[in-house]
Amino acid sequence: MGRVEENKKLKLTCLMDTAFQLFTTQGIAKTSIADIAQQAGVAKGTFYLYFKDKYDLHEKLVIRKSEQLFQHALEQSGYQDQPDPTGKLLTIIDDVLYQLRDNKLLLQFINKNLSWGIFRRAIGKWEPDYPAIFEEILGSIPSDRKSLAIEVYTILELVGSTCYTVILNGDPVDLDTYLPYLHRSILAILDSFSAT
Amino acid sequence: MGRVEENKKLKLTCLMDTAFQLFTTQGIAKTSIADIAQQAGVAKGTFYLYFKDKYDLHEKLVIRKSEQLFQHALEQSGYQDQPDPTGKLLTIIDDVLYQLRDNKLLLQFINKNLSWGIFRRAIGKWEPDYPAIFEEILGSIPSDRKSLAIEVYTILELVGSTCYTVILNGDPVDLDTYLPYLHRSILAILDSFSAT
Amino acid sequence: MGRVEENKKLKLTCLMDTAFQLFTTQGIAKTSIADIAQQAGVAKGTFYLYFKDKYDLHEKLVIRKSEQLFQHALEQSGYQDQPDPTGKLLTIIDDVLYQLRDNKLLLQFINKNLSWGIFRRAIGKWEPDYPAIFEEILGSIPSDRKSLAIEVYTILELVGSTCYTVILNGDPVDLDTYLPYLHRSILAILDSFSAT
Amino acid sequence: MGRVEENKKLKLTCLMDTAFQLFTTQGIAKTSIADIAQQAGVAKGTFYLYFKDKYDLHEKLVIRKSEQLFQHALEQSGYQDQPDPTGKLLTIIDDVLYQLRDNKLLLQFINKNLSWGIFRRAIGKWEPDYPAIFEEILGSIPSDRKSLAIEVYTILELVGSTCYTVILNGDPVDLDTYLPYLHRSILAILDSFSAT
DNA sequence: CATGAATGAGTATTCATTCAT
DNA sequence: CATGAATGAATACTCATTCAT
Repeated sequence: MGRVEENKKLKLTCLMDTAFQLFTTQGIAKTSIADIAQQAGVAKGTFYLYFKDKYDLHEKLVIRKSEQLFQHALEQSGYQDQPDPTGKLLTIIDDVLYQLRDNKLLLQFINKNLSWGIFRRAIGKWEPDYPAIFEEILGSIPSDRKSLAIEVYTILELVGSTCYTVILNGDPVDLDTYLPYLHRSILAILDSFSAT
Repeated sequence: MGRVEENKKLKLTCLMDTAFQLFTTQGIAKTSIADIAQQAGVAKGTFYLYFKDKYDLHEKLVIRKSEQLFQHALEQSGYQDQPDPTGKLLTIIDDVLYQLRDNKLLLQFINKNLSWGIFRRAIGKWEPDYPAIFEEILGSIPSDRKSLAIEVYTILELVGSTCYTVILNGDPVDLDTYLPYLHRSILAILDSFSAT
Repeated sequence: MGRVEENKKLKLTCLMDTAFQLFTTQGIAKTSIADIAQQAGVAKGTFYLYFKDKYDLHEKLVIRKSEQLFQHALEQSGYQDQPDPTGKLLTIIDDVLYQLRDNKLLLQFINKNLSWGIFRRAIGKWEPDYPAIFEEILGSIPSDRKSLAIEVYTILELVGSTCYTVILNGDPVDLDTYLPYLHRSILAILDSFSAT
Repeated sequence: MGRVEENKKLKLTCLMDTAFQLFTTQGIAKTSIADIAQQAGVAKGTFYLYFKDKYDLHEKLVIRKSEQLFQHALEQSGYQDQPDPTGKLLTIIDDVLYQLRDNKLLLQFINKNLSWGIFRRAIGKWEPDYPAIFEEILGSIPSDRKSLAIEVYTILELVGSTCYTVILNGDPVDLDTYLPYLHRSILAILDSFSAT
């Protein structure tokens, strides 16, 4: 990579990081492009060399942050050490939840934007053959492709939506209190699917 | 109600309906007060006789739409006819889902706005003693107050988040295909809670 | 006309006059909307209540100024006192030319914008049955409608284009020197048409 | 010419052609240097190696296009074969008009820019002693220098302004219909001048 | 009560020009 | 010679809010 190319990547990262900071603290609506540029230490015009507008940047930010979140869980959680597949799954899920608990800005940002579609794209980028991963995790459970997808979808949405309020507001209870209930619910869903 | 009073209510309704239409089609950020007023056929100044600003209107809209949604389910679903408590619950849930399937604008609007907090407020307004309702439904299941709240919360979030994409995009499968899986998951969760 | 209506007309006139002043002295490209608004003593936003943008205003200005020009000639030149039709025509033409000679800003502004189309519109507004006017002037000359239109068009364009440089730059000669040549050319064209 | 030299000329030509295309389709004001450079396939900085700015390029374009137009008429129209001087003149004029009819972009571009002054410059560059050409054409008509200039000027402006709308919009009639009327008008003007 | 003209701060966006590579 | 990333001044445009009628 040439020096120029490197510099460009640096600027892009800087702009995205700055924008993330501002979006999460004051909201996207109240963040102006001038704010982002100034805070990032570049000229206003430079912003437009990298993004079409505020919303373009926002979209790219959502994708990038989602990717990082999943990637961390799959690389750092040590889920491979778990003997049984459900243990692997719960380990991965907990890793994501702990990341979010420790980074509430990220949670707040990702929450309303993290969808099944983005997840699929993120995983797809990281590992084109994503079912392989889940089959590895849920391997012992015989399941056709379609119901596997539904199963993963159901669990992901359950985890995502319940934990948002729990982590952010401690409502109706805090995360550590909630986790056992969540685990039990997930196991119950897994059982119900495998019973088919 | 005097004629003047009636007229005011009419204008208010008109403003809210117009705003709902605009918020859902172009988003709240890109909807201006001028848009709403013009489309509703009133002067810009009139808007301020009814609402403090765009966000005030938005909040009132969320509450009203949520109330209507739940009220319909509790009054029209005929859940009382179901013999067992889980049947009652599933009947109510399905009624809400069918309302949303038939009114995708409403779904889109409610999705990003309808949270656990608002739900509680909505129910609280309609029926100050909301646990009574759920106890009526889930009555046979012995459960303390705290775990009942967690249970209701878990199921609500599961239903809400999974069905959003399913109804709106038919992704990963369409609603009718998904419902059996959802029912099974809910039953599994109920079982897991009652087994405690 | 209500007081408000009157006030609006006043603001519109003021904005147009200011814009004319600025367009002619610094050119349309170098005139900003902020300039116009400030100079006219209104807020920037007010500009947009009356015009879509700079070019909308410009177009309206061209039409208005053209109308005024022709209207003056038809009302003030006293062409009716001329016994013969060609005398009437030349009187009208000279009136326009003298207006332009005495108001070079207007000439410069109108020049590149004054087209057959605008003239027709201007006349049409002032007097829907414009051929009547020219028939009155050129009345003795038997001519079908089509060749009358061509005749008027030819003369108008000849006068317009030749006199622009003559009045503005005195090039190749000044207006008073040029007028006799112009008159002779016009008469020659008239003759050539009537000889058909 | 060395290869480098050739390459430069190629780039220059490409820039001018691209600019011509853009100026005529979207107007000079709405054409940015970035547009021109990108469309021409060179870097923005390269533009400044050839032109001072947009207006410098524009001016050079007007001159070049005018030169080409007149040069073609004087070299290709075969006006020398006409026996009488007015025939020569009309042949040249018609050649120009046919060029413009077949290249409406060129007409549009030249119209607002091609003035008496530029014509003089264009001819002057091509043939420093331009009166000689017209004297050759109009030779038999005894005329002093001043009235010759006025005569040429009058005819040029007549032709230019009338034919613009005629060719471009077919208004009030199309070119082929208009030409006989134009010829007659020109002959009438020539007669009126020679009768002095 | 209702209106809608007026405001002007706030924001987005463009683009000619420079200069290090 | 050629490049194109970076600049930031200049400019257009929006819109919530007020207030005289």
